[in-house]
Amino acid sequence: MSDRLTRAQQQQRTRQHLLDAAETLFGERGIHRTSLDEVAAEAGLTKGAIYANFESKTGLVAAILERRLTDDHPAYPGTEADADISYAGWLRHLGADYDATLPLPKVRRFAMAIVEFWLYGMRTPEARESIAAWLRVVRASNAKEIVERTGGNPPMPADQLAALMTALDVGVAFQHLIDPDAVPTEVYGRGLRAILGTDGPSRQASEETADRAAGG
Amino acid sequence: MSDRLTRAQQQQRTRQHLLDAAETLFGERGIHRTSLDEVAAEAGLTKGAIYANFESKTGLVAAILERRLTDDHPAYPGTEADADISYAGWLRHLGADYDATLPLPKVRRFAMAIVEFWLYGMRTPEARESIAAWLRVVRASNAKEIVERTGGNPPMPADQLAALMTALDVGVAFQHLIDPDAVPTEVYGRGLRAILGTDGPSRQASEETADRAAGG
DNA sequence: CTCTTCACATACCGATCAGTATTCAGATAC
DNA sequence: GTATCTGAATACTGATCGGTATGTGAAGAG
Repeated sequence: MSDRLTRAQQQQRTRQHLLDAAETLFGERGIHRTSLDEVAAEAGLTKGAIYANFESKTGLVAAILERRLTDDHPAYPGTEADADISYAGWLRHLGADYDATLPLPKVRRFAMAIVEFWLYGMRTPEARESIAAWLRVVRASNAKEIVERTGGNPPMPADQLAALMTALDVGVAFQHLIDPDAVPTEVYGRGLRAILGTDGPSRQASEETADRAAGG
Repeated sequence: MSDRLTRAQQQQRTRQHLLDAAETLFGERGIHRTSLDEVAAEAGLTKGAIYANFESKTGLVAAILERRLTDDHPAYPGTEADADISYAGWLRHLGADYDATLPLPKVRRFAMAIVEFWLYGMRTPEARESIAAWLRVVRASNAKEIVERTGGNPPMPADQLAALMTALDVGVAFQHLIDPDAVPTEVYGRGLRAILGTDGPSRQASEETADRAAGG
């Protein structure tokens, strides 16, 4: 096992716990409906720990966003073990196997956190760039996948396709999470194929095409 | 002009003013960050008027959603004169001429209100159905437009296409509003055409296709 | 004109919460 | 071992807000 943690290491750990707790609760109940006492309690600490690590509640939110920019840690806080999907690819799983691989409550919670942060960014000029930057990272990741799926010749500039792909991610999730029966997850896959203009080359397309032929 | 208002008429008018004010402020600042005193003040009234017309703050939110279901009044409160776009078709304008016809601040405010209500519905079981129902109305409207645009034979079941169209609405707006330069509004039109699989028949398509050919 | 009713205004209460001043305990330095 | 430093705990404050109890003035009934 590891040696006794140094003071700095200990504080880093505390900071991460607070960020995890805050991100979870902010998504779950909303930023304004979540008190700092609740955040601290969720992390097994008290409010003093928050003010020792962050300047204010707003600073805490900003720190969450900033942490997400690095994108080098698991998407769903508190589940280091069983979910190593990066943020950049989270919603993509709506299209295929997310039911099987990701527990719905976590997808739900994460989507709500993103939306909460989006609203926060729309209202807080200083925070806007953080979310904008995060979305750029998502699009860049999507663009990469697009190149893979289309074998290098996409039917549209890759950045625009990436924006559309991200739009489908967000838009389908938006509808599916509030009304799962009316908008099933398969819709995402359909839209993706329609936009990429490719029913052939991708590995999932053949499988799902058969599915569609069978299911009607 | 009209005669002196009866008591019931007067109260209806008050109720509508309160709903308009609440919808505006809830979108602008968020539900939890907006106090009932602020809502009342925005309507030129006091908190007493709110509790004379609604059961609670939650009841006020529910009433806003319910009013939206009828969809028989202008989309942007306070602008009866210059904007008669119905809610059901609001974001569609992102694809074409919304810059010209709709003032951005109002689109912004409305989008934020919708997102705010979505979050509210995700967290409040009693309110969930209201937003789900509203989204169904939007999809139904989109389905109707799809039939028009494709001349009666869509490349996919109309309900799925409508869901995709709505997803593009929401998803493009989500990105555009937070980062206008990175995701311009034209993206929506492109996605729409890709999904509908029709560059020909629609009235806008020809115009925009020429645009694309010219612009690269 | 008088009485009743009720939509809304006013004043207030209890609860909640962000932020702060202070204390405490354990890690680090010597 | 002792002193120091500091991250976190604790206790508190001022402000805010949802909700309520009560007052008031105008509309409606007779």
